[in-house]
Amino acid sequence: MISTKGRYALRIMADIAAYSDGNVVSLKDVSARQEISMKYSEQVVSLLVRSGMLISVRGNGGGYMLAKSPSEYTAGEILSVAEGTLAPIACLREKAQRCPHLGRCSTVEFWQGYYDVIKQYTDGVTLEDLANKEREKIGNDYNI
Amino acid sequence: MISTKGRYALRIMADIAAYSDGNVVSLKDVSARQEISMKYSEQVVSLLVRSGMLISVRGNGGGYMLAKSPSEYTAGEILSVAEGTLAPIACLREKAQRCPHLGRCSTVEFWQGYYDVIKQYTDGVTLEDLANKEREKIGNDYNI
DNA sequence: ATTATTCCTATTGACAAAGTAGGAAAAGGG
DNA sequence: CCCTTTTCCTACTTTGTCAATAGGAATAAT
Repeated sequence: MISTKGRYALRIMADIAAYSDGNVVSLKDVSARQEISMKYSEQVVSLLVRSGMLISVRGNGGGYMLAKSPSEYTAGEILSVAEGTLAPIACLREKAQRCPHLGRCSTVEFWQGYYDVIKQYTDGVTLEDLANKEREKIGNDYNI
Repeated sequence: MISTKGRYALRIMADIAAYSDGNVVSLKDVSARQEISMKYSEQVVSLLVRSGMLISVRGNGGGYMLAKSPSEYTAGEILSVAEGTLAPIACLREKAQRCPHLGRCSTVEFWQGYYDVIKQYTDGVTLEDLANKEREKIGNDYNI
C-alpha cells in the first residue's frame, strides 16, 4: 500500500497546480482545502522542495509554486520522491546493490515486470491531468 | 513494497509446483531449498492452506500439494491471499466501505487505474510460469 | 513407542507510519 | 522597529506492522 506521504504529495501538488495562477500558494490554504494537517503538510512539502519540484518563498505573503509546467511532472516522479521508491522489492531499487541470489531467484523477472508496468502507468499520468481533476471537483461536497 | 509474506508465498508455491510429482512435498524440503526458515514458512503456508490453494497432509510422510493445476493459479491471487490485498489505497480494497470523500477526491481515478494495471499484470502470470523459472534455475549457485 | 510432519498461539525486537509540537529564520506591512 | 505571516528544522510520540522465533499440540506412518 502507498503511504499517506505519497498520496498527500500527489494531492498537494495537484492543489498547487490548480490554484497557482503564477503566484505562490500558501500551505495554509492548501492544507485547509485538502484537509491535511498543516504540520504534516509541511513535512510532505519539504520533500518536494528538496527534490526541486517545488519552489518556496519564505516570509509574509510567501508560499509555494511549481518549478515547471504541470505537464512536465509525472505522477511517477512525484510518488517516487515521496515514497522513496515504487519498486516492489528491495533488489530492484535504483541504488540497490546486486542481490547475491539473483542467479537462483525464480521470481525476479516477475518483479521486474511488475515494476515496469507501474512505472509505465505512473509516468503516463501528468500533474496537469491531476490538476484538471482537482478543478473539476471543486465545489463538490466532501461528505458523500 | 511487497512484504516477505507475499514474496515467500510466491516462491513457496513455485517450489511446490516444481517439485511435486503428484505427491505431497514436505515443508522441510521447501524451506531448505528456498532458504526460508521452517517456522516462518509454516506461517506463510498456513495462509495458503486456509485459502484453499494448498492441500495439506499431516503426520509422518505428510506435506503439501497444490489443489489444482499450476496453470490455474495466477500470481495475483497468490499475492492477494498472502498480502491481504494488492490495492494501493484502502478505499479500493474489495471489502472497503465507500469513502465519504469520493466525490471530492481528485486522485481516486488515478489510483483505480494503478490498481487495474497491477491486477492485469499479476493475473497474466501463472504459477506454471513461475514453476518453469524455478526448474530452469535449479543447480545455479545461490551466491553470485 | 518413536518419529516426522502439520497445526496453533504467543511473544519479541526492530522499525516505520502518521502525525504532533515547539520554535527559529525570513520577509513584508505598519 | 515591532508584529504578523509564512517557511524551515528538529525532535518526539504513539501506534501498528513486519519478520521472525519459540514452544508445544495434534496427527499419522513405521
